Amino acid sequence: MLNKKQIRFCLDKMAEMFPEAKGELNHSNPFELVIAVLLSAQCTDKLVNKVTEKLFKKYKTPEDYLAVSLEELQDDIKSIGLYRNKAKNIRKLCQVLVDKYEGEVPRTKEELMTLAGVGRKTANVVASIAFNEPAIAVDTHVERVSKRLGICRWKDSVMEVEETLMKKVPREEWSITHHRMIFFGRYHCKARNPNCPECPLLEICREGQKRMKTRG
DNA sequence: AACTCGGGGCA
DNA sequence: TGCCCAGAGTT
Repeated sequence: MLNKKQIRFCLDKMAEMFPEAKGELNHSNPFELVIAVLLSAQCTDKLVNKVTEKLFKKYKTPEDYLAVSLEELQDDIKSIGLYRNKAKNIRKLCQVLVDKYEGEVPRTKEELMTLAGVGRKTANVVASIAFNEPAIAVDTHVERVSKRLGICRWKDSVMEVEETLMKKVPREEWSITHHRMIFFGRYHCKARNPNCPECPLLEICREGQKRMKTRG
């Protein structure tokens, strides 16, 4: 397993490779972040950005989403996959925000996970990035990168990956860790065809060295 | 743990 | 054309 210093090295290199990965702070408020991350499930970030750009001009508050019909909301996000379920979840979620939280987004991941369409990953993103709560979001990219590099074990569950990262990454870096590893995983350490030969982390990457060796 | 939802992007 | 994608919910 990599130690704290090696993990710090990895995160610094990722930041150099993708300087645009400064956290999802382009969303001006927690509410928009919840909607954006909910919509992003099984979609690429570019497509989501294209939709939210228009969406957030029309809808500012939970009440705004509840003021239109389900069909109208579905139509507004129609270019995104799974749009029917996502539109329904947004309405349910907004109704709960209005009824239980006075129109505000709750801070803790436990409360966030009770919202429709918000699972463990989305809850952790919102909690850590919007509220700086103690959490690190682990999605498929973060999980794969963590396992390849040797930050955690191959057989670890998502929760175990989370725990390991929180144990070995300095607290002040938790909110940014997710986004750094996302970019690195999405554009460099890809699921299918990772670019090991040009990887600045090759010297300490368990999986990378294995792949370079078997390639010949 | 396996399955389903789903339109757009990309090879 | 076919395959994959910043997951969540159900069984």
